[in-house]
Amino acid sequence: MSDHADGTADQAASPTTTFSEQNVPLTAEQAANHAQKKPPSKQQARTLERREAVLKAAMSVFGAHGYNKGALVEVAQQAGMTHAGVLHHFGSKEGLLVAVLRYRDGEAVDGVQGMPQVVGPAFLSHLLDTVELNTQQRGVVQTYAVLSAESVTEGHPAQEYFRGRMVGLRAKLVEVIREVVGDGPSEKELNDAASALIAVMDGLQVQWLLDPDAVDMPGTVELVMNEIIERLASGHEAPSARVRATAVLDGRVDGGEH
Amino acid sequence: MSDHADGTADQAASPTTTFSEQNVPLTAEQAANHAQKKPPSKQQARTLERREAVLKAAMSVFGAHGYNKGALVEVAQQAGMTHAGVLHHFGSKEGLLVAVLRYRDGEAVDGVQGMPQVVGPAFLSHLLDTVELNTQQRGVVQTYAVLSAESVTEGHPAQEYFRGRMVGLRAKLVEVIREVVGDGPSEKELNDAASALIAVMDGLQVQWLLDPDAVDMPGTVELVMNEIIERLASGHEAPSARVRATAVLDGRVDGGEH
DNA sequence: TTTAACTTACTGACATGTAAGTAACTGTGC
DNA sequence: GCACAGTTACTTACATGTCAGTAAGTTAAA
Repeated sequence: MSDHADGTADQAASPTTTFSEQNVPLTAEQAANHAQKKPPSKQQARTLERREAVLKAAMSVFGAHGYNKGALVEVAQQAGMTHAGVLHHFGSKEGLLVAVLRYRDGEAVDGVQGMPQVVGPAFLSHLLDTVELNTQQRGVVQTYAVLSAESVTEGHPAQEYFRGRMVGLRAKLVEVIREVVGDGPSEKELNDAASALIAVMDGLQVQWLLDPDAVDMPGTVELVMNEIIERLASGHEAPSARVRATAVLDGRVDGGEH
Repeated sequence: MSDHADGTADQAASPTTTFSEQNVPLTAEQAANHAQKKPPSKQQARTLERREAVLKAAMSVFGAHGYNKGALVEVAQQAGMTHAGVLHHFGSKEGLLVAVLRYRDGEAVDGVQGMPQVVGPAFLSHLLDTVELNTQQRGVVQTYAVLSAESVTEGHPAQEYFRGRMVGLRAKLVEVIREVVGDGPSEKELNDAASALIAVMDGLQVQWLLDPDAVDMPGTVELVMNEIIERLASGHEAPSARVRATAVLDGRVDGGEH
């Protein structure tokens, strides 16, 4: 489970998109000003800009090294301040990580609404578009891949975030797939299909990071998505690969029937 | 890419299997003795036992915390010695990690042959069996999931190991799938299928670690494997999920045709 | 004058690796 | 069979480096 878009319209998927100030954690005063449509003061604008710089630097460092080995001094250097300055803004390293994840999600913060999300069958296209975009942003892909796997370790600050994000994404996919294929499949079949789709996207990312030239993420995800949707829509089960493999082994099948 | 069996016969997949001394790194003298079929001395037997204890402890600690945050003092405590004792045996923390990975693989070490590997179409069954076994060994699954994702970070000592292991596994799967489905599919189609299969297994592991009750690893892997093999064997492409989703969105399709 | 955005300096904790020392095992010579 | 030297498996103590977080101070904006 990494950066394969939970539905935020082109937000989570596209780091090249200019981030609006909405996505940078605001102080209560800033949020109040924003809610009242007051233009931010020069200092407030500067603060938002600096925080965004820190968040981007943190993404880069956590992607390159993971959370555990990603040092605040490195984040600070990339953001152009000292590590104590980073802590002034985010309170702690853990607070910084949480802010990075929320920032990437374009998640609602106090007083500011989150980005509108893609819903319905268009979400399948959105996923494919996200995978395509991901091939142009190795940094983001790596950040999510590393952080999501790290998050399963004991006491990792991002564990609840990733668990919640994954549960939410799977639930959303179940609804989307049902809408696309109809009411034929059981709840378990839909759930397994959603899990499989997420798994393919996540699993390909690590392969792609280790061997980019040999892995076609968009093509492979699309193929698997097509197969999964077609099987559910048609109501037919694919024959057992294990049985086929055994038949080939026994010489009863010459490997592929046309 | 985690512990989904690269073909070592029930070795990599089953930590409950009693490990023979073959899998514990031997000194040159021990290897020579073993090669000459000399019974090991009392001290040599004791050393192997202690090293194995350290390796198991290291797997546990690296699984629980990752390599970067997994401390030698923790490994030592679980193994019943001091961290300096661990370093006496393995030279360095990095050396310990490498030994853990080789130990898990049952890899050949000087003077000792590796375990025989599953080849041909039986490998597909072996994969399914491995996924089933993995549901009984959360620790091993977590260790590989965390280490494989960590390995994409800069300078990680296990990066070459996982890259090599993944490339080898994909190549092997390409041959196995070709043998099962025949010569119809192109090389790219076979490669994409192999990548997809590996991705599903790897991707499901992180989901399962975060939400074990909601994810059916064996059932989902089997379904996707069946679909992938059937599509390649039949030579037919599944219709586009994107097109179908758009049709549902436009009201031209009521969601699933039966 | 107050507040916020930093910086500098420091502290405590943690971690890896090394050196010196101890105890136990092994092999050899008598 | 025993003594002794050599080797190995550790332990203890230490050195060094890294890191996150805090306190006090400075500067600029409001």
